Amino acid sequence: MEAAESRQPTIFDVAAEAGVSKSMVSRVMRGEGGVRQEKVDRVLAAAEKLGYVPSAMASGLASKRTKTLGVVVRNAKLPFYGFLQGAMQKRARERGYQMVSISGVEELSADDARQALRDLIALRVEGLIVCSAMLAVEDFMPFIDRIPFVMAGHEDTTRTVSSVFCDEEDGGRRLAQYVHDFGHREVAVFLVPREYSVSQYGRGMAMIELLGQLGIRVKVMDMKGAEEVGTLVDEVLCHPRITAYMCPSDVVMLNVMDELRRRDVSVPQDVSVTGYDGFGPLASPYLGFTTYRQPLEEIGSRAVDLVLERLDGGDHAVEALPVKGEFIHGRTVALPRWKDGR
Amino acid sequence: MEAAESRQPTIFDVAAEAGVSKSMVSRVMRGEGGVRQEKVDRVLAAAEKLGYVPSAMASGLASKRTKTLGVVVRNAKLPFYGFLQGAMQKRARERGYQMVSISGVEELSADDARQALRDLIALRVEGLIVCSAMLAVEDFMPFIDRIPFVMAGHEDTTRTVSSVFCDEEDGGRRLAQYVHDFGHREVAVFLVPREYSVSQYGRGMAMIELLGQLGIRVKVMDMKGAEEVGTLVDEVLCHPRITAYMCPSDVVMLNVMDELRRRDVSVPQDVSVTGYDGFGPLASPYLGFTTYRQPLEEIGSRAVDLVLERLDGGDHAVEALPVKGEFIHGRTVALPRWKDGR
DNA sequence: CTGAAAGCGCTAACAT
DNA sequence: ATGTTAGCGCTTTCAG
Repeated sequence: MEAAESRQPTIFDVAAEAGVSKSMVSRVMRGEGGVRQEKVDRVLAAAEKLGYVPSAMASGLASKRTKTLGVVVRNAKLPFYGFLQGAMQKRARERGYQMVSISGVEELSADDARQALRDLIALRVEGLIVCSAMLAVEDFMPFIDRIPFVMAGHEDTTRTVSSVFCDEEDGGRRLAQYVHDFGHREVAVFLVPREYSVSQYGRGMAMIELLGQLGIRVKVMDMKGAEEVGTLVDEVLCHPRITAYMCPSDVVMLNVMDELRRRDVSVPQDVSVTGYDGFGPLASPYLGFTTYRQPLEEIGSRAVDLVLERLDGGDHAVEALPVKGEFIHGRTVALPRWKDGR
Repeated sequence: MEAAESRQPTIFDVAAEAGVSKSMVSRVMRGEGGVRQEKVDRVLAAAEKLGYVPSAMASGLASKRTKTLGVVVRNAKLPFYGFLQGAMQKRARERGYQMVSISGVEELSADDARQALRDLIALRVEGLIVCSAMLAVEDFMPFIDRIPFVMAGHEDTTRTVSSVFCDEEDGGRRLAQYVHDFGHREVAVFLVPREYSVSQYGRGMAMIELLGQLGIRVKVMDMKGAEEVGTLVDEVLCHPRITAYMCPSDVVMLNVMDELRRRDVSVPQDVSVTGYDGFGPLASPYLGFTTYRQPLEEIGSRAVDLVLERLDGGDHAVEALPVKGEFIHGRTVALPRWKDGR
C-alpha cells in the first residue's frame, strides 16, 4: 500500500514484485486454483502492496467476458427509478454480475437514451435492461440479436423485447372496484397521454373500463404531462356529483391534494382521492394515500433474472411479464357525501 | 442495420465493408478530421449498416483514456442520491464525460462500497466521486494519488479528499433562528448519531449550538438511526413546555408528523416542526414543511467540476466546499401555544 | 504446477 | 490523405 507513481500498476508490476510470471498473477487474481499456496500468498501480498486492481478493459478484451449488466434509467430523480435500480443492483450482485447504470437527468431525451445505450454497448455489457419508454424499437433493433435485452417498469407493447412490469390492469381495476364499493357513482379519472407513459395510461384505461362496466359515470380528465392539475381540478369541481378523483400516480395525487387543499376541499370528507405507486416517502402513513403499490423489488429482480436467463440459456420467446402489486388501504377514500348523510 | 451473427462487429469488419484500412475507420469514428469526405461517408455507412459500436475496452486500453467518471452512491432508493446523481450526470455530460455509477441497495455496506470502488477503478474511470460516508479513508488511500477523488454530499472531516456538501452550519442556524424568532423558548432537537450521518449530525449540532446561544432550552433527542421516533415523541410530549421539534431531515420529520397525528397533536397549532432537505415529493406545498433546501444541483455540478479540475489541472490542495442552501417557509411553524393566547 | 507466446479490438506513432 | 505497425494489460492456449 505505498504511493505508486501516478501510473496504475499492471499485472507486470505485480509479477516482478512477487517474482513470478504474469500468467501466475492472472491465475491467482482470478482465483483459478491449482496454484501452490506459497505463490498465491506472494502474489496476493504483492498486489495488496501495490494497490493493484486488474484492468477490466484489458481482461474484458482478452476474455471477451465482462460479467456486467447495463441499465438505462429514464430519470434518476424519480424515486420510481431509484427503487428499481436498487432492486436490480441487488439481484445482479446476488447472481455474480456487476451492474452499471447510465441515467437521465430530468427526462432523458430520446437522443440521450440512444447515447446511453451506445455507451453501454461500447462497454460490452453482457445484458441490457432498459427502464425508459423513450427508447423506440428502432433504437435497439441493431443490437437486439447481439445481446439480451429486457425492459423493466414498462410493458413493451410492440412485443420486440421481453418486459417485466407492474400489472396495471390489476392495479387499475382494484382501485376502481374499491371506489365503486364505497358507493361512488360519478368519478373523475385523471389520464396522462399514452406517449407520456404507457404504464400510467394503461392503469388509467383499466380504471375507466371497469368503472364503466360497473355503471359508473366517468369523467376523463386529460392531462398534458404530470403537472398543472389546477385547472383540471377546477373543472371537476364544477360537477358537484363527482365524488371521487382517481390519479395515475401518487405524485399527481399529491398535486391534486394540494389544489384541493387550496380550495378548502377536504379529503376524504368532501371528495375521495386515489393514487398509484405506493413506495418511497409518499407511502408514509402520515399521508395515508389510498393507492396501489408497485412490486418494484420483484420487477427489478425478475428483470435481471430474465436477462441472465437469455444470456446463458440461448433464445427464449419474447415474454411480457406483468407482476401484481398490492392494494393499499389509506385514509383518502370514504363514503361519498350524499351517502354520508351530510 | 442487418442482423449480424451474434459476434459484435469490429473495426476490422467495418474497414472491410467500407474498403479502407482500420486506421481510417478509427479516425472517422473519433471524428479526427483530415479525411476525405467520401471516405468518411463510406465508413459511416458501413458502421451504420453493421451496427458497429467501438469497444470502449479496446479503445480505452489503447488510448489510456476513458473519458469516464465513476460514482459510488450509498443508496439508490433515497431521493437524495437520485437527485445528486442526476445533477452529476448532467454536468459530466456537459463537460464531455461519461458517468457510470454503482449504487447500493438499502444501505451500501462498507464491503459493498469497497467493492464498488474497486469495480470503478477496474473500469479505469478517470475520476471518482463518492457519495457515501461508508467508505473510510483507508479504503481509498491506495488510489488517492492515482486518480482524482471527490466526496459529494458529505464533508470529509478527515480532510483527506476534497468535498462538496451542503452548508449544514448555515442550514441548522437558519432553521434555529427562525424557530427562535417565532418565540419558541423550549425546543426538542432530534439528533442522529454522527456515525450514521456526518451531515445530519452536523446540522443538528448547529441547531443546538445556536439555540443555546439564543438562550433557548434545548432537549436533545438521540435517535438510533432514522426510524422509530414514536417513543421519542412520547418522551417529548411529557414536557409540555417544549413547543417546537427540529428534525434532521424531511423524512424524519414525516415520521414525527405521523406520530403526532396518531396522538392527535396538531401541527402547527399545538407544536411547530421543522425538517431539512427540501427536495423531491416531500417538498410539495401540500405538505408545506418548513425546511432548508439542500443545493443538490450545485453540489453535484461542482463535484464534477472539482474532479475534472484536478484531472487536467495537476494537484490542488484539498478543499472543503460548503454550499449554502435555501430556507423554505412552510406551514409547520407558528407561534407557540402560550404566545398564541390559547 | 508454471512460464512463454499469441492475440483480444483499438489507437498512435510512423511511413508513404 | 491514408496505410502499416507496434503495443495497451490481460487471458488463454500450449509447452514443458
